[in-house]
Amino acid sequence: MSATDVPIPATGDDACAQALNADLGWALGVVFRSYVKAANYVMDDLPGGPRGYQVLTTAARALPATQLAIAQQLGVDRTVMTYLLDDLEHAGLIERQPDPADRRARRIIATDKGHALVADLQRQLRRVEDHVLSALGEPERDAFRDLVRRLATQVDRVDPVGDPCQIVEDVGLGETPAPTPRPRRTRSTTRR
Amino acid sequence: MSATDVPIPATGDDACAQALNADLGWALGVVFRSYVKAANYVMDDLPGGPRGYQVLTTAARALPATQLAIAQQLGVDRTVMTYLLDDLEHAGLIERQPDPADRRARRIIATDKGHALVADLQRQLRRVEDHVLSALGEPERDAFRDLVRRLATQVDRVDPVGDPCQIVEDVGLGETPAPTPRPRRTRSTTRR
DNA sequence: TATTGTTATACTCTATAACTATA
DNA sequence: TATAGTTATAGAGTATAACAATA
Repeated sequence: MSATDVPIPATGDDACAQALNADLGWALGVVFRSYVKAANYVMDDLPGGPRGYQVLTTAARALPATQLAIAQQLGVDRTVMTYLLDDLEHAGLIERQPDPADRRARRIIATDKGHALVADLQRQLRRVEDHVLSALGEPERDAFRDLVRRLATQVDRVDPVGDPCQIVEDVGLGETPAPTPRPRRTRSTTRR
Repeated sequence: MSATDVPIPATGDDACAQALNADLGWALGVVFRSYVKAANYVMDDLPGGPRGYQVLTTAARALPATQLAIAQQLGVDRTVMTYLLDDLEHAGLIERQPDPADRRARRIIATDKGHALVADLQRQLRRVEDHVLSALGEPERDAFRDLVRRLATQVDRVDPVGDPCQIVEDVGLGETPAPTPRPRRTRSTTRR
């Protein structure tokens, strides 16, 4: 799924809208987008934005990984990884070094400048977190962090790739008679 | 956001990656995307996907609203609203009726079929919620719902439009010396 | 023949700017 | 002149396929 299809939140000032949208999806979306928006701003001058950040942090690890390894780990396409690394390399944040064991592959490593930037961005992100959670008191904040983390690790465990079919089918969709017949996977192409 | 800028999660099976990414942003992203993915699947045969659902639910309200009112409330562009409504109308879920008070405007109302579909989708979404929260016990689940909702309403209150500058500046970014000079708002256009 | 990385092409979604018909 | 809705055009981002070098 391209992130393009993330639903836009009803952040309207209409009280009625809030009441109607006061479900988990709406609340999760508002909080998440708030975080993403601030994170985007923090990473505004980093090539590739948030995704560039993830690549950079991966490159800043102890063991240098190949492009493909990073791509697969982050779930980005090989071809996109090329563009991302081009920009990061141009900015002097990472370097492509030949893999001594495989002359096809390149090992990605962060430069000193890259390491310094990662450290700085991580500090700023920690502040963004605090700001997003500012509505909660200290103990509740910790409780929330704990709950989200538990949910995330569970999701990541049972559904690492993210197969949507599984989720819905598990949930017992069959019990609800669908009013519309379901020719699955046939998104219409809205003209043009 | 276009959701284009939603960062891709590190859902890799590498334990090291999880440790490194075990921050709030990562966890929020995994949980949110899990929900979105399932929601997308549920709304696969609904024209416009999740956004079409939001339009449809708005149209299913008691008071019929104009296209522009719905667009502003949902934060979607006027022009996109046209396409969305075209598809929804084609599917027989909504109708465009002339506004008696203003011959330029159209009042959007849901058909019987539209109302039935909304009810069905809401049922399915409630199941998706339960599935996403299945890692938690009953009391913790309620606690999580409560915490997210409180965070969301607070964010929606202090930052309804979602100005990213505010969030970061509030947070006291100035204390951290930026290693890179900051020509703000100058996202590079990565060639092509 | 399969795989790593690169490049080129097409497609989707969105944003912007016109255009019409009303006000 | 301004507004509700529509249409057309251009741009950003992504996915797909083809390609070169190496295994």
